[in-house]
Amino acid sequence: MQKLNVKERIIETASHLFYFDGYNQTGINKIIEEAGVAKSSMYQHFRSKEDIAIVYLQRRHTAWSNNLLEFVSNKKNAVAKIAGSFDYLQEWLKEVEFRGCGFQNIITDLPKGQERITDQVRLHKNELLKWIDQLLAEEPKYKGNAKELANELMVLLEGAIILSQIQKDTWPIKAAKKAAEKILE
Amino acid sequence: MQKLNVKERIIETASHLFYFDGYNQTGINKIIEEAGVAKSSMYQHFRSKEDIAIVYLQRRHTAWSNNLLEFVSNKKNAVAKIAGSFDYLQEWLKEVEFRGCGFQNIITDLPKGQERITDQVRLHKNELLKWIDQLLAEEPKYKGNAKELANELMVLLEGAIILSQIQKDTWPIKAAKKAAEKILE
Amino acid sequence: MQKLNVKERIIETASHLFYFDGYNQTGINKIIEEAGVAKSSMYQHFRSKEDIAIVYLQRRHTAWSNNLLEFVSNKKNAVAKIAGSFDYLQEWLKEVEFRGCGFQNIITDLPKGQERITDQVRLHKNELLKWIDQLLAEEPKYKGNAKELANELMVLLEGAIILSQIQKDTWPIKAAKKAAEKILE
Amino acid sequence: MQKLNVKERIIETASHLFYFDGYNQTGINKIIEEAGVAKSSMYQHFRSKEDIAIVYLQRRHTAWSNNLLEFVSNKKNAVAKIAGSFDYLQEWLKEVEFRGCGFQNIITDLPKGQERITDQVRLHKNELLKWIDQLLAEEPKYKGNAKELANELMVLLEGAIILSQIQKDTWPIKAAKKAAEKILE
DNA sequence: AATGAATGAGCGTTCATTCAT
DNA sequence: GATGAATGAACGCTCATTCAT
Repeated sequence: MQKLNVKERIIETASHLFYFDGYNQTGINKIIEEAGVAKSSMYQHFRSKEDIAIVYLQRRHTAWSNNLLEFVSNKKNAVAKIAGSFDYLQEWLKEVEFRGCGFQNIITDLPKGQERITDQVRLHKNELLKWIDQLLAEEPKYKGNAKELANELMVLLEGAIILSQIQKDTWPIKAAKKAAEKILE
Repeated sequence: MQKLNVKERIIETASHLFYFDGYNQTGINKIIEEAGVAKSSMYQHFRSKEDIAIVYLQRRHTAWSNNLLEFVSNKKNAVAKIAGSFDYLQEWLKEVEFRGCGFQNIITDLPKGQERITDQVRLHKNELLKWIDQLLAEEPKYKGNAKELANELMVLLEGAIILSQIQKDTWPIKAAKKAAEKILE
Repeated sequence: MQKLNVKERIIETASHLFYFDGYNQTGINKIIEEAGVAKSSMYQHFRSKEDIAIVYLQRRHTAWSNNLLEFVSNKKNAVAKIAGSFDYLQEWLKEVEFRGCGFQNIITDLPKGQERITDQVRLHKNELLKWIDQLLAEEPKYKGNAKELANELMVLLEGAIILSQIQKDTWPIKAAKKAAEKILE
Repeated sequence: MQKLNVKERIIETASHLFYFDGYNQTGINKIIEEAGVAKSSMYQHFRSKEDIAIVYLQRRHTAWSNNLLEFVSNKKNAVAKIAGSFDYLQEWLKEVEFRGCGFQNIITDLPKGQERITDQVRLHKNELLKWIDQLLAEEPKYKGNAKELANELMVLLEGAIILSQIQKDTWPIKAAKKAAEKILE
């Protein structure tokens, strides 16, 4: 963490710690220490810890979404892309040792009145939902009830993530994928 | 919190705070203050904050499971009981203003090396899964693939809880219920 | 620690802990836990932690002195007995891994106003000094300056103990013995 | 304690308290209160209480050694310097009302696993021993057995300190000085 | 003679944030 | 744009002691 500029170093360090150690478990001191930055320099760039969290979530949203799109880019149709999404979950979650979703994880134990963070989480999930919805809407077969199906698939994705995190196992992802296939006939 | 004995008061107070404010957000000081107990009295009954969490989770498991069984007790068969489970989620989560699952919530931002808590969480989820599995196994129709279906339903339940918590809305529960019905034909 | 009566169990346990772990490092809770006794039972027998310390020191004085006398009992004269005293130090301190003198150790980091403990320590040292003094006074050769020589030997004994504790080695005891021999011609 | 900067104030205050009240008897709260410093300011400068102790001992070593050298600087030879050392003990210990040696005092009742402190103590004593050794080695008369004599004198110094602390009297120092003279002929 | 329950005060340490330069 | 110094509040936990039974 030495080549990048200060702000960037803070974001990268904090992001990694927030995700892997948890938001509450990550203190300001650890961030600045690992980033090799003075505390005041940090507060020059960010008003508060919450502010860093916002940037963390924004970047995570972009990166995660791009990775997903990339992962399913070679699939031909909506059904294949959605099936691929579960494969994506599996690859990702195994790699991070089932650390789960950074967005889910951050809302569950949050100091009161940090609405901006929860807003960011909702935004991320809504974008994902919209993507699925549009995917289905483009297929004649699902056009009539794309929204309904998207909601159901969304529940399966979220359930797969949190349950695999609890169980430290891929079976919930596999089960979710199978359920998704049934739902889409 | 005055009539009960000290230990009971601590458990009740802590349980409420752990669930509604979050485990990390709830300090020992808040617990003893609200319980009207001296700090040392608390440590006479519990070796650590983690120990209180264990009791909290054990009790929550019992209470939650009993409530579920009670809620679906008048349903005649497995399908009806499972459908009823989603209705139970809805009633419960609306009442707690979509605070989500105490077990899910506690694992996502936990100080390191608190395996006893994660064990307790897994125990709770495994019990629920077992219940669904047995329910289906008793029905001739699902006997052959009860385990597979139970896994899928479990994902739907978990997804419904976390997503309704994020969205502060019942739609994920409704979607999950509909998906469950499709899966069970 | 089960066969003895309560009071005895407390004394034995506390004595061992006070000596090997240190007086301040030994909490009441550890004593009662290891002794297998209720806290109130302990306070039935002893008004305070200081009171246990007094008994500990009294017993230690008796035991230690008896061991010394026993160790040098077969020596024929004052000089031999005094030389034997240094051998006794060596045997004892090696056995306790150079934990030093329980009396020296307890005075150096004591809560204020615990005069009864320091009195006990002085008593112990005065008894030892008196023994050396009398030993020498009985010998015609040293009769005239027994007190002076006793004081010097006493300093050597104390120095041997504390320095071997610091160095975790027997050399200070050996040096003290040699110095003692020189002093006694 | 107002003119100096924060770190210095902490060290000075802590040093005084550690020496005169004892290491265990001196809490962090007392240090910051007397130094007029916020608790967090203290932890900005020192990682732990143990760290303050290290600095305390390092400084004490330097000051104490310099005082000794200064005190005997006008003595012409080794014998005179060593005799002067006992006079130094007497002056010093009377002034501090026989509070004894800060290094001896801190090791006797130490929380477990604070090796850095005991290392510091041994360092101090080894330096003193080396000084005596070298002093004697320079004199033709003692050259052959400087090490042996130094060890014996060291025991006398340590014994003089601890025994005068117990007895609250100068007699052990005087006895030690006399014994030292005998040893050096 | 013995106990379980309860206590106030204090422990050493870390929190996220602000200040003057 | 960046820093070192400082802060009040809170953290989880342990201390020796006292109470009612």
